[in-house]
Amino acid sequence: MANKQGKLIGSVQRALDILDVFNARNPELGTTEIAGAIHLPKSTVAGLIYTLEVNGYLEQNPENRKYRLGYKLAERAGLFLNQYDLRRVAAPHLLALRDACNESVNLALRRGSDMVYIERMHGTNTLGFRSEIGKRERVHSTALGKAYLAFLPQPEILDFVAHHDFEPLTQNTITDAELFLADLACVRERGYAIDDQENELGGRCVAAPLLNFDGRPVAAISISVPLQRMPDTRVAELGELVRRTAAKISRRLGLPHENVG
Amino acid sequence: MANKQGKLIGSVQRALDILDVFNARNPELGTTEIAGAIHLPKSTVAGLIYTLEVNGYLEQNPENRKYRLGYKLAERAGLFLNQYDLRRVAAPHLLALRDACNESVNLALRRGSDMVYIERMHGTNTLGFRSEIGKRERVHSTALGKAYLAFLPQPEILDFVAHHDFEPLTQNTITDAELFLADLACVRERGYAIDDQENELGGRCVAAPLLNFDGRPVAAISISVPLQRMPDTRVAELGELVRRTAAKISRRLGLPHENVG
DNA sequence: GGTTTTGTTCGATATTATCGAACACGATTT
DNA sequence: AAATCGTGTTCGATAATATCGAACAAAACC
Repeated sequence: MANKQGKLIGSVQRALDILDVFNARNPELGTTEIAGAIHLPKSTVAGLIYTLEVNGYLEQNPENRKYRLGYKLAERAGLFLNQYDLRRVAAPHLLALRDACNESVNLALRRGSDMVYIERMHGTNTLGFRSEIGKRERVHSTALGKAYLAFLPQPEILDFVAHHDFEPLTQNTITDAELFLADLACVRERGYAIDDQENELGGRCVAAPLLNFDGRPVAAISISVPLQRMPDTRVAELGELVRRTAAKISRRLGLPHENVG
Repeated sequence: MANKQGKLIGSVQRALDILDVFNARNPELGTTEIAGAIHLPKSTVAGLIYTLEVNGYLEQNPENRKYRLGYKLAERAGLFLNQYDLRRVAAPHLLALRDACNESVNLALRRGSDMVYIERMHGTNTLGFRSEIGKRERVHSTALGKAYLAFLPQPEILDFVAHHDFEPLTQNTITDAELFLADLACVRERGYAIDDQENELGGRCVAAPLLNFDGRPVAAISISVPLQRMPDTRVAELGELVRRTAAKISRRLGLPHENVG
C-alpha cells in the first residue's frame, strides 16, 4: 500500500509463515509437515519452531510430538481487541440487537481487502460458541464490507474497486465493478447493506456502518441469518433494525482522538 | 522446561520481544520507544517492525505514526481457542453456572506458572465481555491454580513448589511452601479451592478442576466475586456449586486422545 | 520559521542463520 | 521380538544476511 521501501527480515518472515501454516483443518503439525509446507529444510524450521515455542506462540502436544498454536497468541490478541473502545461502546447495543432478533450479530473492522470480526454474539438457539473473533471475510462479498465501503468518500471507493480482486465466492457474488458501485448506491439510499448469499450459500446478512463524528466509517455491524429464517419480508425488517442500532452507536462515537482503525 | 538443546533464532526472538513490549498501559508505541524498550538501535527494530507490519501483527496508526498490535493476532488466536473441545463442552455448563450465581465464571488452562483464561462469562451486571480471554494469572495465587494443582499426582505438586517463585501479590498470598501444601490438602478434601484476596485485593474466588478420564486435571473453572458480594457463608455455597459443575463437565470429558493441554 | 524529536536510508562488517547428511528415537508392522 | 519406517534432532562449514551507526529526511512542536 505504501511506498515505504522497507526490508523484510528473512528469518522473522519465515517464522510468521510457520504460524500461518496452521488452520482449522490442520490444527496440529509436525516439524516435517511444517518444513514441507513452507519449503525449507527440517533443520531450519526446527530452530524457528523452537524459538516460537519458547515464547508461547507454539506448543507441543506431548502425546504425538506435534505442534499447535500457543496461548501467547490469545494473550496478545486480548490486548489487540481491548484497544478498541468501539467494542466497549457497541457491546450493550449489540446485546440489545441480538435480543431483539435472536440471531447472530457481528462487529467488524476493515483491514485491507478483508473485514475482521472483533465482536460476535450468537442467538440463543445457536450454541456454537466458537470464538470466531478474528475471523476474516472479504469486503466485496459481505454486507459488512459493503456497508463500510458505501459510506467512504467516493475517491476511496473508486480506488478500492480499481485495485480489488472481486473473487466470486458463490454464484451470487457481485464480480462486476459497475454492478458493485450500483449496489453501493443502493446501500447509501436505504441505509443498510444486504448480502444475499454472496459470501456463503444459505446465508443472508444485513449490515450498517458505524460512523465517527466526521461521518467517516470506522467499522460495521451486521445480523447474519440462515436463509430458512430470512424471507424477503424479514430482510427489510432486520435491515431497519441494524440501521437504527448502528445510528445509535454512531451517535455515541464522539471519538475525539483516534480509534479510527 | 526440557533439556532440548535448541538454538534460538536471534531476529525472531527480537521480533517477538517487540510484540511483548505492548501492554494495557502502552497500547501504542513509536519506533524509538520500542527500540529503547528492547535496547536495540532504531534501524534494527525498523526492519523487524516492518516485517511484523506487513504480516498484520502490527499496524500503524496513521494519525500519530505509532504502532499497535495487529489483527493477525486475533485471527491466529481464534484458531488457538478452537483447538480446545474443552471450551465447547464446558460452554453450556458455564452458562448455567453463570446464571445460577449471576457472577463472573471462568475457564482456564495451566501454562507453566500461569493460568490462562480461555473462556469467561460475566454476570448480567458486569458488561465486560470477552476481552479478558488470554489473560494470565499466577498459579499459586489463584483459586484456579490451586484447584488444578491440588489434583495433580503428588510428585508433580512437589516439583512445582520446589521450583516455583511464590511471589506475594497481596498480603494474603500464600508464600510459604508448607502452608501452600496444607492448603492444597484442604482443597482436595473439600473439593474446591478458595482464593481469599490472595491474587487481588477485594476479590474472592472459588474454583474446581476439570479432570479427564484418567483423573488428571486438564483445566479449572472458577467463580470470581467482589468481596462485598461474597460473605463467608456464600463462599461455601458457591464452592459447592462450582464443584458440582466441574464434576458434571468432567463426566463429559471422555477424552480418548489428547486435549490434555 | 526555526528547532527538536522522530522515522528512514545506506553501505560496510561480522555475526548468524542456513543447509544437508548423518544420527537417534518411537511407532508400527510382520 | 526384530526390523522397518518415519520422524525429529544434532553438527560443523559456508555464505548469506541481519546488524549497526551516522547521516539524512520528515513531521511535530513551539
